[in-house]
Amino acid sequence: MPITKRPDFSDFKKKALQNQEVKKEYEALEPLFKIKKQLIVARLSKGLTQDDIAKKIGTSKTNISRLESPNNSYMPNLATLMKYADALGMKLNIGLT
Amino acid sequence: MPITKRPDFSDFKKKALQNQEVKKEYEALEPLFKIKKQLIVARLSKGLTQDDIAKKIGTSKTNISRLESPNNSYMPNLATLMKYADALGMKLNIGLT
DNA sequence: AAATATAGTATCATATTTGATAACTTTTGT
DNA sequence: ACAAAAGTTATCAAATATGATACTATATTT
Repeated sequence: MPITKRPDFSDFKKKALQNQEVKKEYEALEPLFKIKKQLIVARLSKGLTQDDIAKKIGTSKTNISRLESPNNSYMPNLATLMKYADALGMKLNIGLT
Repeated sequence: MPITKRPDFSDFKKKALQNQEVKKEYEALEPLFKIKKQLIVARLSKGLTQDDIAKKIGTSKTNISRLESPNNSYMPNLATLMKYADALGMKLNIGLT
């Protein structure tokens, strides 16, 4: 029966800090993840593939995949987002709250 | 008394086309101009200068001026807009309509 | 099971945006 | 009238996003 180290307060604190940092980082990027999700939802609800969007915009599906992916933190510019919205027959709406 | 050329239909058509192109171009960039205006309005309503914002973000006022200006068509990325919103103590809100 | 469609990742070239700075103009305060 | 503050424009370097392509993984169809 191996002897395991008993977790102490410093371990708990360290872990809590990491979670807070991850959470803070995620929250800082919330607008990015939000619009990515909306693009995907809209595309799927219209029954379109990434390739369909790519063709309408005049780019490659791989670039659409990159744009949609939450697994990177490229910060798309407005032109890119506006083109995608246009390809959906929709409009980009940006504001401050 | 100088003789002036009488406008004919082709002149009218040409002018109308130019106006439509200008209008179309403006409309295409509407989301850009809209957020620029909102940033300016919010900044002024909080009594902040471009330099105040620049300091909070960690850039120069000239870059803020460029960002705010409707006299260019640079397409800011989300990081830039999010930083400005944060400097205002506000949040960027992006969606599709 | 094989073929096809769809989506995802990596890489490098190219284009675009932001950083940094100087010079200038306009506005505001005294 | 003058100085300071605020804003604008231009330029070039650095950073970052997009274009273009090859390849892989996953899902769907045959």
